[in-house]
Amino acid sequence: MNSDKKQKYTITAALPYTNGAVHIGHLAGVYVPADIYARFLRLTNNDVLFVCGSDEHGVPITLRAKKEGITPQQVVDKYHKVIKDSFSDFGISFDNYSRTSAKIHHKTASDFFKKLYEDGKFLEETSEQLYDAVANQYLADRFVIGTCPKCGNDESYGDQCEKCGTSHNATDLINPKSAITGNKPSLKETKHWYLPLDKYESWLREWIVDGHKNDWKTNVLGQVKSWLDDGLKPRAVTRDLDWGIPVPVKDAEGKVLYVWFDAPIGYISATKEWAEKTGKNWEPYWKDTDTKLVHFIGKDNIVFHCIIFPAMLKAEGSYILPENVPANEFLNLEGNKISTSKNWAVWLHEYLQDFPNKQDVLRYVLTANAPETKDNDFTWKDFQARNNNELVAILGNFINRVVVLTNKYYNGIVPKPNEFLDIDNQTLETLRLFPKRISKSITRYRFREALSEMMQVARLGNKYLADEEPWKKIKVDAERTKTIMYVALQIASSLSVLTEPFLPFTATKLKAILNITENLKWNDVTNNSVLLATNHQINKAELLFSKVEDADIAQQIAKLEATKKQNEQENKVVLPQKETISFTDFTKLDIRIGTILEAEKVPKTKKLLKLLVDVGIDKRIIVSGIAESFSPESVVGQKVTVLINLDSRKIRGIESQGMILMTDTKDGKLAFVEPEKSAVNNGESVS
RNA sequence: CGCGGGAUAGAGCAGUAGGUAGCUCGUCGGGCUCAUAACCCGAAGGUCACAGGUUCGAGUCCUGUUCCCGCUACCA
Repeated sequence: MNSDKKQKYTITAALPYTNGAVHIGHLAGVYVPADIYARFLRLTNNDVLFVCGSDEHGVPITLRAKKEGITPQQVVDKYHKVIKDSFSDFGISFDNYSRTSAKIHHKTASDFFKKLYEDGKFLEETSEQLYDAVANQYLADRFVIGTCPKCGNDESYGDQCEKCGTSHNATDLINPKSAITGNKPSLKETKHWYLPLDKYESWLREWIVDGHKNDWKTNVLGQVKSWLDDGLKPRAVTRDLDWGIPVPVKDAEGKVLYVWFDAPIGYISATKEWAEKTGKNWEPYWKDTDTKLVHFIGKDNIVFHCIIFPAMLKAEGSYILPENVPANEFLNLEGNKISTSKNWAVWLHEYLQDFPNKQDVLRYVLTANAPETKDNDFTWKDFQARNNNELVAILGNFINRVVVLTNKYYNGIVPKPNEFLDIDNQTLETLRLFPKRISKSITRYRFREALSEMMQVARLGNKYLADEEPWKKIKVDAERTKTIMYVALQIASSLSVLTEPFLPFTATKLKAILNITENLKWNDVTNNSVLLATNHQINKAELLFSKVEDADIAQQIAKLEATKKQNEQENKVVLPQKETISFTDFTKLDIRIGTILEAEKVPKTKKLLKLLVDVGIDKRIIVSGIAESFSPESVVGQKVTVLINLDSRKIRGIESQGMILMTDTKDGKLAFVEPEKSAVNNGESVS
């Protein structure tokens, strides 16, 4: 590496999708680690560009707009602001936060497509797709509802039936209906462009599976390998939709770039926008082979950032490829999956209302418990414990002790030390080792470990004070006390640097307390023997962190409970009556009362139980998708209502002869439909 | 048998090239009293999911099984 030239880093964080606000899962998985990384690299004198932006195209936005009765642009404007404000409130130090509806992005993505098009990198293919003449648009898979050809469920989606789990094409559905207008769609020819991912397969394998075997995370490598082993297929890069970036070639009216194609290009657009604002050149950040490109994402995005986007960049030809893609797993909340639609989340803007000025506390907790190697759980109890026992007790308390003592003994003026004893030298030496240790963890993307190392510095300070007891020494040896306090002050000032990547607000506050105005760098902790010079005046003590009380936690938990209740309410929505049938239709159904005699789980499935049911006329095998609500033991002896003259069907290789009638309860579990009196005999019919 | 990740003290996690099982919190005991009843020291607590195998030796490598999470299906 050239010593006179700074190392360039281009750091990206996944573009948040603009159909909702951001929550702790986003922060923990992507934005806090990315920010720690970016801040650290700046402190160590690198040329860092950290970009992100709102992802504002795609079908779900148009859906949301329709639902709220506003335009897609209004939807994205609303959430773009909310998201951008949240990031800035939490100190996520983007050099630029852009958006994919920006002009510069439309142009960048458009040009990118055109270049690939002109270089012949795409396949063109015409196919028949379902078209809603009333809505005047082609229907994406999820917009088609119809009868599943396999199980007869009449509410199957175009891509898959949720009842029987089989996947199919929208064109396979019997009686397809448009989810938008309810109309019967017709087949219409449409042309699309495809990126032939299969052509990049061996190159990707060589680059990632062989080339990055040792420096990429196992979860990322595993996922990539799995995709490659499956075999890649050409993937459409355009869609029939009116919201997005128009396909910039002839005869492509009504077509836009598929959202996953335009979104990652957003990183490049954000860079260009930043360069325009600052008068810099964007190209070195994407085209210099010395520049290190790092994508921070969640695990759901691995395929896009490790396979599709690199293939796009490779096809284009002039761009560099990511040096690493440190994807995180997911964060759960109080034992349940975070869900935007179920409102099961801690929203960043709401957090700040409830805990004003406690951004760093959340950053700390999310880093300490980050889902780096597997899914983790966020609990409010853990949040409280980490705040009170670690931030307040270890870090905040150490600073407070030093500052209070310095003010008490020396009116806030850093004393002149006398000769250092062994313990002083050892302590200072240990202190000087920390920057290297922490940086080693950060450069390996182990932020949790790095944070814990940082806290060791505060522990070192607390131990030093406990061992040297300046409050005792002051009474017998004033000169020795000066040395002790001097050393303690050096530790405190080191922390104002070492906390910065993780706890930027705290670092600022600490610098203010210590009255540090110069711009200290990471390595100053190691190289400068004096961070706070003798005679330097510090300010009065001020608490860095305050306790989180039980009542605060109880309130948050109550909030989540309320959400749960509300979800139950919403789930009570009663479906409208289905179309009228004749009495003869009804009499065709042979419904009987039965008793479950035996039950076992069908291996390798999540939902299925294999049941032996006595239905009076015989004992038969029925496979039922109830395993998520009932254990096999708990259903034996259960009275059930069974439709017995249903076509028998093979499920997972087991012949199922009938269907057990079930209903949903408000908490999402299933319940048996059973006779009120248990004295009803098996085989009794229902009429 | 679709694919990937995971299973280690009460909880949350390390354990990176096989060699006496670690960290943080919690619990118990002690010290200190400058500090937000905070800090420091010490102790208890684990047959490393289960069953086999390779090896002088396996949490670590191999085989099989079970259970959790995710992806396949536009929530990081």
